[in-house]
Amino acid sequence: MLDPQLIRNELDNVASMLKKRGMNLDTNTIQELEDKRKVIQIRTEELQSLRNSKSKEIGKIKGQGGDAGEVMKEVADIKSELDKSAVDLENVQSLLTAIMQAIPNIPHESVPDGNSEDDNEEIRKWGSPKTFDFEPKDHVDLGEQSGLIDFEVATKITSSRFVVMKGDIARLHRALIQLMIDTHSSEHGYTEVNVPYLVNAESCLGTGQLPKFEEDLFHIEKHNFYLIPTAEVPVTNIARDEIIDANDMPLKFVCHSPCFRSEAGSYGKDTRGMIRQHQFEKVEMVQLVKPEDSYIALEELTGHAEAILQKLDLPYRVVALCGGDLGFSAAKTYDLEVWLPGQQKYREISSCSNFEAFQARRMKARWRNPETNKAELLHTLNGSGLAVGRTLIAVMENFQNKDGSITIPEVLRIYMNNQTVIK
RNA sequence: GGAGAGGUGGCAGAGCGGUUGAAUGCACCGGUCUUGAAAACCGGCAAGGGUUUAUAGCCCUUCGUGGGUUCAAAUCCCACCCUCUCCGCCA
Repeated sequence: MLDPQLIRNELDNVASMLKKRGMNLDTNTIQELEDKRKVIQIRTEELQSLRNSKSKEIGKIKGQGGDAGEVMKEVADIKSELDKSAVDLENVQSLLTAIMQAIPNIPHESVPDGNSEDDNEEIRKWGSPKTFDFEPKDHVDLGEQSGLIDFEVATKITSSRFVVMKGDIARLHRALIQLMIDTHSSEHGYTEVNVPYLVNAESCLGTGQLPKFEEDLFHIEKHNFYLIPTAEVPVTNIARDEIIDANDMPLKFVCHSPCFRSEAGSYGKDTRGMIRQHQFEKVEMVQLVKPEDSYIALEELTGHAEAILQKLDLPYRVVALCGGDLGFSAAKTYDLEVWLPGQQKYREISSCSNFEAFQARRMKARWRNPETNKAELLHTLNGSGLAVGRTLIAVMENFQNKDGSITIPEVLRIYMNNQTVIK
């Protein structure tokens, strides 16, 4: 959520900054509601104040053994007007909140202009697409050949967009998780956490999945819990309603978790293979930092994700998302795109974002600023480090051999009993 | 799932219908003392919102959450959530 004060005081300015996203803010409606709110709120609070002082008077009179009948009558009149005014206020305010919660974050000034992913700006490239002296297969064909990836049985067990991995592929998948967590915790200073995969509605509200994106989530109605679409939700919410000591900042967490996404609106997109699943695993990095540090932190965090790709010797590029492609809560996002020989394309494998105070405001995640000695909103960031399923695909496709076997990257071998190849 | 106890400011912990937004302690900030520090002493210190040029004043709201009773609720009633103890079940 944006700062309501900012929206109130600089409505036109906010609207023009949101244009970068291709969003047209309905400033007239907001201004109208806002004007209404002001009048009603002032009146309501006046009445409350009056009621309070009169009630105190009654207390005083009664304490002295007097007759408070007349004052009590006055209060009764105040009350009936107050009740009506309070209802009006609540109506206007709930309308305003609904609008405010649906307003996305303001893009950082460095975010490139543009409407779609075609307008994203390539920042840098690492490595170059591998050349093969044979026609490279995609991971589906490779998995089918070895029999170690089974989509059909997963469809039987649950439905489409699920997968069963077996044997060395399942193990390779697990090895990737180990590599990522170990690297981030021992080399990049993150604290490993293990968190709930079911969260309540407040947590989803905190990170911005609710109220706007309910249809993307799996919901357990009986308990009103949501399956996490990313570890970002439970991990970032560690700081919800907390005031973090300045000495403990920045807080850096790394977390492996399954992610559940209903992929509503993505039907027909990436239906082949493991690119887009209802359930996948991800290693997520989350940082809670002082506001002044958040853009340096974004660069670092992106570098931490890149380090994994470099260790795996996977060619990739970094793109800065343009305004139109930016996620709802993010002020700035770098996507890491890995080269997939099977598709002859760079595909997203990580997304690293600075949310500034957007999530923190919703979560009341604050820190004690020693300079002001006040609790102030902190900044939140997160990034995939990396999406495990997609990394598995990338390894399979980039390290495939002519016979369909897969060479295991050096760094993973210690997690695989020094095995060198998967047949 | 059953029985009991409880949820109050950054933390601990009083208050159990009316000058209580909340005693007290700790933490924190400022000061005195000190070569400096500690100790001691003095003072300050909740959050959110509205109004406003204002981080000044004034006002409103908040004692788990939501409802109710009352002129008045942290205090009484109801529902829900959570925590703790005991019992049951269980990886």
